[in-house]
Amino acid sequence: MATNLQKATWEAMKLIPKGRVTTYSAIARYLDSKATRVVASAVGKNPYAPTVPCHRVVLSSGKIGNYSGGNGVSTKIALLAKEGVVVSNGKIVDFATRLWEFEL
DNA sequence: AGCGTGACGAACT
DNA sequence: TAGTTCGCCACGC
Repeated sequence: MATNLQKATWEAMKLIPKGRVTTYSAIARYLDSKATRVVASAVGKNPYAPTVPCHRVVLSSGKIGNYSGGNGVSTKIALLAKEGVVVSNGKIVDFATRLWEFEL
């Protein structure tokens, strides 16, 4: 069963345009919540795997973070690379430019 | 009902 | 600058 916060998390992620990334804290802020962990947990569960581009969610520090699927982080990096987001040493290149902020 | 844990973040030391 | 601690919401024991 999904809670409102989780559903909202998935809805928010679907708003992320291709070639852009966002952070867990950005989503939490968009949901008007401080529970970044719930967001991370929701993304990790991700029942809407192909519908929700969970690989576009990274850490606020610009790092990739984690990933549950394929070969883990490697797969996440590959998916991002296919969308034009370059990742070097587990970190987003030009993170500030690639970062997407939700419109309130 | 309480405790520990989780694809995290920000503050503190 | 790096490592540690607390906070947050949800879930399982």
